[in-house]
Amino acid sequence: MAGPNTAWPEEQREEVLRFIERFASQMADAGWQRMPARVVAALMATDSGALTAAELAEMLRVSPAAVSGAVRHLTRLHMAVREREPGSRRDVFYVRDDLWQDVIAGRDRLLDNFEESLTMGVAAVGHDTPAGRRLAESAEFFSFLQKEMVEVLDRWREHREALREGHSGS
Amino acid sequence: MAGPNTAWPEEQREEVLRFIERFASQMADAGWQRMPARVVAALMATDSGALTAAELAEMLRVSPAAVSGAVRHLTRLHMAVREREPGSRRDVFYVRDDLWQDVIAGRDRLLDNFEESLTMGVAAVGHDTPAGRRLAESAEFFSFLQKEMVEVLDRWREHREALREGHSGS
DNA sequence: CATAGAGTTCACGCAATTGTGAAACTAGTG
DNA sequence: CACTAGTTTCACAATTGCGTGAACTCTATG
Repeated sequence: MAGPNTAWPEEQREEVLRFIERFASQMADAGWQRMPARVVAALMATDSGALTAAELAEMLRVSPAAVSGAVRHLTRLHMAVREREPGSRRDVFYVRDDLWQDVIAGRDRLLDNFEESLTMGVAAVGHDTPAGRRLAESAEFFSFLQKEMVEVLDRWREHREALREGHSGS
Repeated sequence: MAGPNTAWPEEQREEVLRFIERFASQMADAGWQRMPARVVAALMATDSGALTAAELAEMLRVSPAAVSGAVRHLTRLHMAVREREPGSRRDVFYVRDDLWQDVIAGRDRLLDNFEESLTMGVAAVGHDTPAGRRLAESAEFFSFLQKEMVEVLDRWREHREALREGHSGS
């Protein structure tokens, strides 16, 4: 019944809550909905990386209904995973370890849509007009960006592996 | 008095408007406010790259007040430029040619804030805890991403130059 | 210095979002 | 098979955001 962070001293608990709110606000600035952002932040800041709906509700001081909505949203976007341990009645929610990597990759798919629309725009204004050239260059930019991001993420995975080995070796 | 696109046949005009709305909607999905997005799309799809407030209002079928608000927002973010030709009473608004490059670079600054908050989070939960390691890795990810993006944008500028020379040469 | 064109500001109202409480649903447990 | 813990769903209330109309400001022109 006690939340997973109950053992923490009061002061530290508050500090963690401050981090959660602050980080969630920044996610909101970046276009996220408030509650899903808070849930993700809470999960990230929990040792096990997993919490039940009730624990989330208590931690974030919101109703179970709000948690339910946020979690549904997150699982739809594959940003959180629901799991129920057999012989238990409560669901547990995880964040995937490479969450942010996936988010960035997902943003990339958005860029793809941009490129598609821009190409439609080029056809609409005419490809041999100043506007057409401007739109075409923008489309090219997003295309370029997308290809580059794939490689950046590949390099990240390498970099991360190196980091992890470094840590276990020290 | 006639808008800059009045000469276009009705059908093409409609097609351009469809592009504007579609592209603006995608920008909205990416976290933009609706009206600023529509203004940017309209400017991009105009040959001169510039329109007056009145022209924007007519093109987007909104009140001058709405245009004023959107444009103020855009100029605050340095995403549009206001200019008044001497001896004229009307302001003209431009989009910068490397608009999207700047937008992406700006997003990068957001990542910087993320990294900062995450580092605070590490301190809050303790750097030698599972949560601390998770937060630290996320911070490292954003840091990595930011450095990589600088290089990606450099490469884009090179790539763009090559493209432009190719076009003028053909 | 009066007039009129161009844009801005502000108070209002409509619409969309978001969180809540209460009831309903689901699945373990005795 | 009733009971109960845990979660979801739904209607509603509160908040926020966004565009409009009307009044206001600023500046070029006669």
